Amino acid sequence: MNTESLAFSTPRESLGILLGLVRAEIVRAMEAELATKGLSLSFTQFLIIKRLARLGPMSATELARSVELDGGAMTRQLDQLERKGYLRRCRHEQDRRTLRIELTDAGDSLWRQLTDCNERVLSAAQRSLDEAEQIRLHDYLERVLHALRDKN
Amino acid sequence: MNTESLAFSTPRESLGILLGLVRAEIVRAMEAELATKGLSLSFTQFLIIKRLARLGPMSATELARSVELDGGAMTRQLDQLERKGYLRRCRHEQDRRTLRIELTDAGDSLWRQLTDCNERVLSAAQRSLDEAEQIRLHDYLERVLHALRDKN
DNA sequence: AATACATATTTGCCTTGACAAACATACTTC
DNA sequence: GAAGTATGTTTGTCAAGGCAAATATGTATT
Repeated sequence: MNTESLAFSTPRESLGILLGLVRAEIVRAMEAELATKGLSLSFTQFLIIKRLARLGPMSATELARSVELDGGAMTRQLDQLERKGYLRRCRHEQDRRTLRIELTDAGDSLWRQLTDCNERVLSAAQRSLDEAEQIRLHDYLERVLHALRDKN
Repeated sequence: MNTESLAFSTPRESLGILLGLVRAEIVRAMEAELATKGLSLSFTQFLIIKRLARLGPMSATELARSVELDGGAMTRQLDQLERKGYLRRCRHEQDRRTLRIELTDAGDSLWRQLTDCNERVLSAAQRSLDEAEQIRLHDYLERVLHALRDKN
């Protein structure tokens, strides 16, 4: 087996691009779904709401890390979402540096609207994979992520 | 099987986030690699050089599409890369609207330096997957991409 | 307790990329 | 071939995000 055919059988070279393309397509699809419901939320804002709905109140830093967003950018997103009335900044009891970001009632009911969009996009994305493949895809991505983070 | 355990066994809900995390990690790793070689190239610029090196001269629009970049953004990236001497804008013979972007000699030798970085990052990323799994990951991602694009 | 250091959030500054308008060049139709 | 339409590139404008400095608060050391 020569180098060419090896390169062909393991097209490792485009993983970075491919991930970008898939992600961009998901973002596009999600924002389109949101738009059809008359909601003007960015994908980032959708992720923030989702995180809070799924995992409950947490600090701005935890939130930022979990959606891979810079701390400064998070402050500004929180400004917007608070202004729209979807969440609240509370002070942490013990550590007064830290915020406790929590959804308001409006935020909760927003999330109930968003679950639909979420479901539809993810179904569309994964409809070409059977259940076992979906799980494997997720597993592979997790493993790649850990491999990159724990660079021994 | 209740809803909870189903949700747990098919964690479809975080595919968007997960893709973002993996991609961000690859970008970080690549820019770190570039930095260790004293090269100040963004990931986007790396992709542009790579595309040209792999596929040969093409128009700005083709290039933009292949790295999922807006046309306007591409113009400015080309400005920078041309200023650094890595590529040339030539006019297309038949269609004088169209550019033919080609690497200069400096661009070619830059790419020879970059292949190392590319290899190291992709190896790091995929070292936790065996050969068959790497191929499957690629295949799954392609299928997800097509499922999203051809929304019948 | 005073000093030094670490962490959480905010703000300012800058770069990048999306979108739209402008412009140049092709193509099509009458 | 003139008018209208489509395509490729450039430019202006704006919002989003990264980075660094500023500020506030907590923790550790002496």
